Amino acid sequence: MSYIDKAFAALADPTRRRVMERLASGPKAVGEIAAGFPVSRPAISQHLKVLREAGLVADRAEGTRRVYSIDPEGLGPLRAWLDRFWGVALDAFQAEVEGDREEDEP
Amino acid sequence: MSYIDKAFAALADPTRRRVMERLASGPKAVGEIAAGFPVSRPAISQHLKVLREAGLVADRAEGTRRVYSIDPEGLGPLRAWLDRFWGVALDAFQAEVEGDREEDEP
DNA sequence: ACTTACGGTAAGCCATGAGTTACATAGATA
DNA sequence: TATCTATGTAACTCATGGCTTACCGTAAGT
Repeated sequence: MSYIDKAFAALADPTRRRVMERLASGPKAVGEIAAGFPVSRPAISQHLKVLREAGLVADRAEGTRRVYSIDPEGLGPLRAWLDRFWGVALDAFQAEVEGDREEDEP
Repeated sequence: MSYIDKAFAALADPTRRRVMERLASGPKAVGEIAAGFPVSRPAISQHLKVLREAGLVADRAEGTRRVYSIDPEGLGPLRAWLDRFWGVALDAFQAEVEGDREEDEP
């Protein structure tokens, strides 16, 4: 399973995306993250594990607490994958808007 | 279920991402897309339905064939969501690097 | 009109995954 | 040491989703 696979699978879950958004305002411990979520703390722990293995967050020990933060490196491949389409899709869109000419592509 | 939800859920499946990549080279009919995939044609039909409802592809009738193409508009929200983190995450990363500089000993 | 090509839909099977509770482990504190 | 706090893990349940086969509708060709 590639990094792209893991990253997309990780972000497919709405709760995990909310965790990411919560971490966007700065590193936080598990308890802080779990507070305000409608699910249990163990559930958040499991979500954080998925995000970590996808390279989207990093964690460090701080006493008995575990502080998680967004890992900028993990977002790169995602953006790259999307950007691969960006150009192509816009080109196709542009070509379509300008009117269908002969498809002279070799 | 928001567009972001649908878009991420749609792209979470590897087969659907491969469909997107295949469409990146230009619009194609269902049969053309299904050819070369290890799954059945109905499966591809179902995947295309998910992608369409997520706004990631558009379809038009062409005789008895149904031609699908990438919908550039659908990719926007995804990129926007990722970009929301881009700045914040890089800032956090920067701050962390500068803050840890004195206590970090390789 | 009959037939063929193309593709969407229904029903069922099975694997995966998100959630729960209960328990285990490590560091801080009295 | 005893214990409290903070978090990870195990075992289980239940819903979801991807795949298959079978079938149906529609457009084109004869």
